[in-house]
Amino acid sequence: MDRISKLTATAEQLFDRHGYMATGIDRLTEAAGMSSRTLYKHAGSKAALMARVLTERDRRFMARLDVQTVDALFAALEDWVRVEGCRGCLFLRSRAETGGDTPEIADAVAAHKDAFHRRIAEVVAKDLGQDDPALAEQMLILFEGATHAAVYRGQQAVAAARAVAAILLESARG
Amino acid sequence: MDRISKLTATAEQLFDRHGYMATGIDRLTEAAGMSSRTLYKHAGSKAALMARVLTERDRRFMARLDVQTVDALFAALEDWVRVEGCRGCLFLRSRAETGGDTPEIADAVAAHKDAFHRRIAEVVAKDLGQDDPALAEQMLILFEGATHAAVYRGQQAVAAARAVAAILLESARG
DNA sequence: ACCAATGTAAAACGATTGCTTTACTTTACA
DNA sequence: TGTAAAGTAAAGCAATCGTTTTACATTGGT
Repeated sequence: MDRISKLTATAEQLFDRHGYMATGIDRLTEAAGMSSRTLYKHAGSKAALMARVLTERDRRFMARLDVQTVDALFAALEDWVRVEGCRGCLFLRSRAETGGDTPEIADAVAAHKDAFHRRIAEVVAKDLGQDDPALAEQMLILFEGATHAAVYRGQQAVAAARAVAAILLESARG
Repeated sequence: MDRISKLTATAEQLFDRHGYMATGIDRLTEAAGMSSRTLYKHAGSKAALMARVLTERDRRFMARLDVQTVDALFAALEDWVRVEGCRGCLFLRSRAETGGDTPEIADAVAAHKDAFHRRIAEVVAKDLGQDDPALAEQMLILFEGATHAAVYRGQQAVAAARAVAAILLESARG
């Protein structure tokens, strides 16, 4: 694992667990086992590092959502929550923490949410046999809802959202 | 309006718009039109101020959810989003920003989410004519989903969640 | 008229911020 | 073997953090 990957992975952990603003450079360098000089040479800035973290997370997250059915979408979220824990959506959180005023971060978030929305619409279309933007919107809401409710309601929130998704899909079919 | 109310209202605006960590004391005192001495005399600390903000917000938010039907629940959210904007749930955000390590904040968030969950269960029970914890969980997910999807999908997210809620309730009745 | 409460502005607290620099060591390859 | 790239530790940058203090002004009630 090269240094920049190590740094990105470490930063993702710390930003996710303690918050972007609350995580100082010192904590980052210590955890990643490198000097601040090396960190800045590779990352450019703290904001750019966060953007890199988000881009990498988007890649990993979207790879999990590479599925064929709506049910698999929520199954993937169950896996994600089990593996990565549930502290809310890091994308929305990092944008909120910076008030949307850090372009590198705001752009990475916008790109992710756009891709996320498109993916859900694709899966819904594939599963249903036709486009259904309204149903996709509902699935997106269930997904976001499960993600954030899971923070304080636990895993069962994802299972509940999954059940609703099945009802909606069945209803759209019939 | 007395000083502490003015301070609390100002702090809520700034924390919500720019984030808790990103909002410094100087910005707070300037916006509230008071010295830092007065701020600390009334608020105690920055974290205590945030806890006060959350408690006050809980009061205002829960007052809006004092309704009799599930549909009115989502209508109330539509109003809230229209009036207060949509930057996600300030409770979850502030806990995430502090990594859950600031007891005053974490406690205020836990208290709110507990009351929120209970309120939804109450309204569901009233509207349906009987308790239905599973349905309440689903409604909670829709509510959270609408709140967070609205950040990047806009008002329509709330309307979509409202439609799903109606379907679920009808389905539970039949 | 007085006193206690409550406010102010402004300086300073030590700690920490993101970031840069200096000086030195290790590594890899021709 | 020699050299260039890439790493390190550690000190230091000005700025800002949340917080406290100092010294003084303005109130309202007895």
